[in-house]
Amino acid sequence: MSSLIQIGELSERAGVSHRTIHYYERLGLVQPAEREGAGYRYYDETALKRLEKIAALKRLGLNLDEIAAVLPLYFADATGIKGKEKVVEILKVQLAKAETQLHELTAFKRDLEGNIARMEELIAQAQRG
Amino acid sequence: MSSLIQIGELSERAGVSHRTIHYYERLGLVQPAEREGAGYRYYDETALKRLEKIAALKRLGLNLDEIAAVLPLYFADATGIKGKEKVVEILKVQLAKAETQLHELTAFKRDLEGNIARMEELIAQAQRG
DNA sequence: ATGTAACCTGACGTTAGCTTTAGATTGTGG
DNA sequence: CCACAATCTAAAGCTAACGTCAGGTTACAT
Repeated sequence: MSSLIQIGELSERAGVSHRTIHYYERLGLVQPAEREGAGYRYYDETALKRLEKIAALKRLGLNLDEIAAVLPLYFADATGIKGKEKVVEILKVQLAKAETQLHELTAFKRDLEGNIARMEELIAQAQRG
Repeated sequence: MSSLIQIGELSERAGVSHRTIHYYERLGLVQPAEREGAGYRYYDETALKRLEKIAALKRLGLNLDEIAAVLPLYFADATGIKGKEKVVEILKVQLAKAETQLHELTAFKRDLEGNIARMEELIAQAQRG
């Protein structure tokens, strides 16, 4: 059962507004599986998965253009992708960024843990004294 | 030698525009060590360090409000911070976000590496065949 | 003392990523 | 069959994080 859903359900399940979905559609990030005569959009499950992937990539700091560049890799057959050299370049840039970010994030996490420990110690001292 | 620098040198060394520094100043993120009669801003080394920290935190996806909340922890004496419980809460939220992001980022990196390998293999095949 | 480079402020412009508004159309439970 | 919820489009509005513009002041080298 390919059971298509409308934009209302999709937006609710994906946790984004229907206007956001329209916006993403214009940017080529998601497309309805079909549109009947009246213009209503009907989506399948992959639409939901795309929206979830978009959200995840956004959390990593990619903007919608960058997401548009890497998203097809998650849903398209790799052999069918045109301009593979270009895509590889983009991916390598993203990889370098990801690696930098991993280091910074690890350092940031350590800082946070250290600061939390310090603060909690100070709070405990204040309560004792 | 506390050798103060002007906004031009600071902006160049930090890699941000002087208008950005003005903007950050209005948000309370950086302050000049002193301003003489004419209004010129003179900065010390900590200003540069603050700008670098701001840039690093931005790369992790924090917005300027969030940065304003955690930045003092890097430069202020912890004992002097008011509302420690509140600060700890903020830090813990940041920590949880950082951990989530670490996982997602690690997964994303794996995906990238896999995709790069696949694409390069396809490119190599196309060149051979 | 003058040119010119660095600085100042305030106001307006810009881009991304949406949200809101407004009015029209469509689908459906009672 | 009709009220009403869901959907549609286009256009305008909004926030963050700056950049640009315009006009004016300051510092310093020649």
